[in-house]
Amino acid sequence: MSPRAGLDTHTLVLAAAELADEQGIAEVTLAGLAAKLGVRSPSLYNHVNGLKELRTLLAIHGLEQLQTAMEASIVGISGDAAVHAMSRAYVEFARQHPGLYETTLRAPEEGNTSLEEAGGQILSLIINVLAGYELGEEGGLHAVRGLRSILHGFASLKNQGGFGMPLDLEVSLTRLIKTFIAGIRCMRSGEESGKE
Amino acid sequence: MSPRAGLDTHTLVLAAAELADEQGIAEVTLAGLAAKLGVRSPSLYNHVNGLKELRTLLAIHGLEQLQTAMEASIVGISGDAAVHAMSRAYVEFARQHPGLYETTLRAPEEGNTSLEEAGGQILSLIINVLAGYELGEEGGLHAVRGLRSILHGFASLKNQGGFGMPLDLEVSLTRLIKTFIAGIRCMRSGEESGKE
DNA sequence: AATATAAACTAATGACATTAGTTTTGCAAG
DNA sequence: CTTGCAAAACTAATGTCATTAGTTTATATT
Repeated sequence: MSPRAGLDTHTLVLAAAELADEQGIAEVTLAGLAAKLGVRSPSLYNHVNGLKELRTLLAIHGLEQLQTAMEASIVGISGDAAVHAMSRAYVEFARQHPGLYETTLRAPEEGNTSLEEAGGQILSLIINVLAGYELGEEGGLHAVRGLRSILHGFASLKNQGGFGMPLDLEVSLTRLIKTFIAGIRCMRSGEESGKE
Repeated sequence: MSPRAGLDTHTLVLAAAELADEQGIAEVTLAGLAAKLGVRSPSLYNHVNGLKELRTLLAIHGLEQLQTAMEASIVGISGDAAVHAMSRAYVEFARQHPGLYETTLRAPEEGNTSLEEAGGQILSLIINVLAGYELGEEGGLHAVRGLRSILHGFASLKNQGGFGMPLDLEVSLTRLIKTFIAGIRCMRSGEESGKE
């Protein structure tokens, strides 16, 4: 069906992901990728529409992998335990795939359906795991933003070496999630008319 | 003291910061900067040791500006109000200076004293503002990590357009900080022997 | 006014991305 | 088995950058 059957788009994306994780996101170049695949860089244009599209595909791939990891982490669990498990999975994914995770957050294209969908699925996952706290329509969405901020901020700072202090990182994350959950509970019990 | 007195390092950094904020971090190139300054790119090497050093200087400048904004936001305030004010200032700085803020988090050089110092000062600021909660040595440091994660995560996602939902962003941040503070209080009152 | 020096310049090299146009090869149809 | 086509890979070429080397020029100090 295809001559010299060597490469296809998926192979490119996988190789690019390796490059991103091992060498850093700045080393994801068509030249470097071609070298890794034993091919000249113009050949890559048969499978991908330039560097920009490669980055978008990488972002989608990363989001899908992240989603898979998050889903797997919460099978059979619910409540606080699920929030903790999902949080650990998120941060652990970012640690194992620093480059891929980083591409995930750079939105290179507006209006890319696949990309938005992949992001939306992760959003749904977080919404579900927080659904048990009965925060209401609006409150739930604010809480989702909160948890996303926590997870991304922690993972990002950790990956960039932003936490200099000699203190166990796992403990820090566990405490942060505990604090978040406790805060949700306390705020709710302290509410009167739902205002503020 | 200097011939053709046009440029100096500080001018370069300021112009690069403008470029970063207006055009995005990817457009911070020596070629672009030189064009903006009406000069040929090799001339920049008289003031800066290449693109990498420019990025480092940009990061330091950004951290200093951020620190100034955070400090200004809490003069005369303390307690919860200070945490809220500082958080707003942080996120607002990131909004006003998206490119500069982004450079801040990319640690391009290991062991750069000025860079580490600038980061350390922000850390101290956060430590101080959380000091009133009497979290103890270790607990305080975990809390600092937590707040940093929240602030960076929120600012970063907001800047990247990561929050798609049509929901007031200021409310989201205020709630998140409230939740964090409430969580800290609740966790503390629920403690027995200080374990876990 | 003369000079030393720092700043700016031109020229050149090498890494990329990207485009155009050519060659090759695997598969399918005769 | 051969022949042809389409996709994949190639070479060649262009343009943008960063960076280095070496030259020119302006100005501050003498």
